[in-house]
Amino acid sequence: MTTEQAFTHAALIRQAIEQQISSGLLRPGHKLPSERDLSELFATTRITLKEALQALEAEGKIYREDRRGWFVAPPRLLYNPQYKSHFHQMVTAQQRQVETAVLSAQTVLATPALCQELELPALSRLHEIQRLRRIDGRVVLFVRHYLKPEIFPGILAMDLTQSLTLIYETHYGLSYGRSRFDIIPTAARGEVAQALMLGEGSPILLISRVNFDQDGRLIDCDQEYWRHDAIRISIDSSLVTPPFPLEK
Amino acid sequence: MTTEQAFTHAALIRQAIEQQISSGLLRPGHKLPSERDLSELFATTRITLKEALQALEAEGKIYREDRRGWFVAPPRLLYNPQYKSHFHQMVTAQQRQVETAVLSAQTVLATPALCQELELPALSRLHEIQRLRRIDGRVVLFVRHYLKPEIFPGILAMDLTQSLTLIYETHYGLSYGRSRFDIIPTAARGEVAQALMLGEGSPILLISRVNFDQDGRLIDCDQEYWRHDAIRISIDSSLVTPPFPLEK
DNA sequence: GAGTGGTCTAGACCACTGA
DNA sequence: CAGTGGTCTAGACCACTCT
Repeated sequence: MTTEQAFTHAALIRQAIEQQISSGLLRPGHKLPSERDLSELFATTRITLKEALQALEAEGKIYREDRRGWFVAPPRLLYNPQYKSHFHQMVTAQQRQVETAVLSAQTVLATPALCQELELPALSRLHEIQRLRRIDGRVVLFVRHYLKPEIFPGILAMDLTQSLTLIYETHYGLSYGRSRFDIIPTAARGEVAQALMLGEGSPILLISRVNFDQDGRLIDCDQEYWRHDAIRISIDSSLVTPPFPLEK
Repeated sequence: MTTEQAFTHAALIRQAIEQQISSGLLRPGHKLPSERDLSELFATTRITLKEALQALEAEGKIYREDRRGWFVAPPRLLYNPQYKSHFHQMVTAQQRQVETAVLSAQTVLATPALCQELELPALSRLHEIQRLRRIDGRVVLFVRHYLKPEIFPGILAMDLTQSLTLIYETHYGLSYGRSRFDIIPTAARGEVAQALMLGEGSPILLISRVNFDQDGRLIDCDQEYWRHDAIRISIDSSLVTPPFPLEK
């Protein structure tokens, strides 16, 4: 009753693979055999096998790269969004390797949703910076930054593979003070799915932030699309009385 | 290039259903036709149809209850884990209906993981309270609380359908001060899957908290298993300098 | 008891990856 | 170019829900 019963074929396959992983026979990053080989090994069809793999994927034990196959998942990165740290340092503090690639950097027309989020008038312009982060060589994060152009003149011409936090400090004398962030489990689509090497509709974690500087001025926002299996968010917080009425 | 191209059969089906929902023809809570009917409607097989439905599910647009069918998803609940509020009030403040059911309340032997989390010696005992929350009639949250028995004598005999926060205050003079919480996208298994009416391996969001009282004493912890499509976590926080070294 | 979703079989073709 | 994953077909049986 406490331990789980699993009689379906797919569940048995899942457990078998799970044990191979937890026993250490399959190590993080290891590629699993092809779906055809595995389905033959477990005497089943690819569809049934796929179901087992998808359950392990949802749990974060294995992951898939679009059209490349299945791999054993590395441990999750610990991520505290309250730290005003440079991403690079957060990762290296966990003995992991990090790379950043700039996908695009341009000035765009703010969408209605962005205007609202950033408290802008209609038809405003924003700097958009799209970047991709790898940890230990694996793509885990696609980020879209939107900066207020009047606060960050000329930033698009700089080397944007380095930490934005660092550029803010050294070139503009700004540092983050406060943030509001939303965390939403959703699915990857289009550009996001492609960048993260995910199939359309794969579950991901979206962290949407609005950031204020040390003087409480709204300066930028970003949308972080994480592979759902790549992180564990950890937050330490004193609790506050909510703004809505608390009657007994 | 900006809008998504979708040529697979499954993607076309997804879009069609998506439009029916966003147009308001299918309202939250509405049950979709049977998979057989839908697959006939779209001139495809159940497997292909299912793929379309699963993508919409991952995105949180529709949801499934095990063996009952597919439904249009209601809007996500806004959830701020920093609020020391009674769950009931947080939900009603958003004009939603809430119900709480107690699944079990007993004293159990603390698992090794729990001993570590709660800084307990080996072979400690804990009060375990398992509850299920519904919003607007829909099961969205399964919670396991673990309380230190010496701090909460006799609590298991009380009416546990009401707010624990309230019981803490009125019967024990305690209120929450600080919390540490981890947020982990993972998959439902066994008891959790059953309670949430999910299939084995469905993606869920686990929020694991450790709570301290107003004097900084560790008093309890809980594991909240949320339907991934039921919430949007919203946190407002001042940013802090991380504990690990920040060299340039 | 009818209908539904859960599970599974046994194939197939295409587009892409990687050698 | 061989092999792989992505996608799809056309069925089937069982266990469960709901009326």
